[in-house]
Amino acid sequence: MSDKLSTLGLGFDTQAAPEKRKNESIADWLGRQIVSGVYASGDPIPKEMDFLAETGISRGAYREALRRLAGKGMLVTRTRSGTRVTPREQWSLLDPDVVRWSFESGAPPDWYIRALYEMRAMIEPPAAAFAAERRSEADMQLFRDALHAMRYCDMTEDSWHNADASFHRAILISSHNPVLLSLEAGICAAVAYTTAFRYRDMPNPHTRNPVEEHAAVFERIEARDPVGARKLMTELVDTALLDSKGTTVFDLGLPTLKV
Amino acid sequence: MSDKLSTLGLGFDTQAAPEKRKNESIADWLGRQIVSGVYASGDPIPKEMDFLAETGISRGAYREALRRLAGKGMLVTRTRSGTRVTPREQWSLLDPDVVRWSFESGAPPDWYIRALYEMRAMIEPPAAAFAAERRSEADMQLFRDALHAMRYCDMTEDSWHNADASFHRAILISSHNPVLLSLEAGICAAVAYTTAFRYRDMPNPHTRNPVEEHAAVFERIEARDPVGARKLMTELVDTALLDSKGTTVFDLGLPTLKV
DNA sequence: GTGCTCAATTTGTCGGACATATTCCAAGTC
DNA sequence: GACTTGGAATATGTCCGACAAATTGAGCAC
Repeated sequence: MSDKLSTLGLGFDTQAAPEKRKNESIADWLGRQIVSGVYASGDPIPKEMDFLAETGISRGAYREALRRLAGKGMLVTRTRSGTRVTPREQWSLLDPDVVRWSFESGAPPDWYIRALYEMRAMIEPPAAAFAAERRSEADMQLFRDALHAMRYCDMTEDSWHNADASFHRAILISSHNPVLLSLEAGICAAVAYTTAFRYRDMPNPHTRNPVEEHAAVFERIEARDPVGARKLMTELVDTALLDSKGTTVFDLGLPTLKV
Repeated sequence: MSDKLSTLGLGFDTQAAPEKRKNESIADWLGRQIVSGVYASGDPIPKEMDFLAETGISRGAYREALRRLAGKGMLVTRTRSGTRVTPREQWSLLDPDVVRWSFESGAPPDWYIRALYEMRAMIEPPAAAFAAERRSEADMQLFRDALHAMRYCDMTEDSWHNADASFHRAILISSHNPVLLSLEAGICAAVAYTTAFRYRDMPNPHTRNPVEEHAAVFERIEARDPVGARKLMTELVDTALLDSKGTTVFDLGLPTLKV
């Protein structure tokens, strides 16, 4: 895959809080440090006394931040030995914070983007099918709002990404499967990255209107047609990584994903 | 779905640590309390001073435990207002701890089991296809070890579940997609529950030999045949919820899942 | 009833002290 | 010399007490 993908700006709304609490902002800062590779797998992070001396932060606040990250499987602490970063495979790679840190740090690793995209390609088509079967009227309103936002957004990155994320979140909500909904952060990150890549120099003759593609999925869900919804969502996913010239950006092994 | 599913004993190895650290064991205890429904969504959990008075635990250890759970999205704290349980949809439902707590508590909600199973059904077939394309020699040894353990296990629940989980973990590892691997806890829990249900009164004429079914998938992966691996894994997943009489335990909406 | 002030309460942070576990080194033993 | 043993050094784990900050809610003025 081109390394372009990992340097492309993202900028979708990550609802970053003002961060009033210290232990929270320390966890946030340290999380970014770790995610961005400052501390590699197995590396020790600053000793409590060192950190305390350098920053003036109290030991308690620092320790609470460490526990936050430990809960995500990012750290292991051993008495006397220190606190070390766990191998990335053991993290909660779909944890909203981990996703946010990774993408806000500017350059998430290519393997991570690709892995999220593959996961999205597995999840969204059947999720759309479930949505077609289980959707409520309230769910449909979510789709209408998202499509409205897509149609009338000012086409800046942020407003588009927010509308796009709302649509895909609506898919997950309508599937009425809370586990799928917990994948939202990872799926929306993959969606934002790939659609940013796909549509960034629209219009061109090789990609259809993104709004209409989404509307088509919506229409099948509204019609309670799971097979159709799945098919259209599969097309949306499969074609997402064609660039502006219609060539494949990276090969997802389509024979294994196409239905 | 029958509520039998949620009362069926599980007993697969959850590698629960001895838990020497207090903040860890408090987090564990509190996590189970929340997961098992003692504190419902929006409910306040014990105030720090109350908990301190009742248990004799220091405030710091309790707070570190709270941070651990807050990192999983299970709690929100507000000054003066107290600490409350977040709506379950906002948790990391695939976090290894959440999965472990839910299934060790004996009676995970039916919707959770079903949601995990649906997720598994979406992930494992394409994951097997990726495994067929990307497997290394070291990966194949994982499969051989798992199959060996399945063949010669003493058919107690634990040994079977461990061997079964090893096989499915090998699928995820061989897919060489770390994000899929991070779903391991949820997938293995679903696998253990469903296979426990499926095979618990083997042998019967309606289910094939479980070892041979797994071996068939292994054989397609070894042959680097993604289409075949996906097909066999789909069959393994689709049939997993037939009971001993061959009737469907609950309808997964197969038209939307079948390829 | 509305809006304001102020006190009570609960979490957030800080500092210091000691407990516990592990590493490391040095002395002792075979 | 290689190994074992024991103690010192050190980093994390826990506890305690105090104060800061923020929100709630009651009481008051209008």
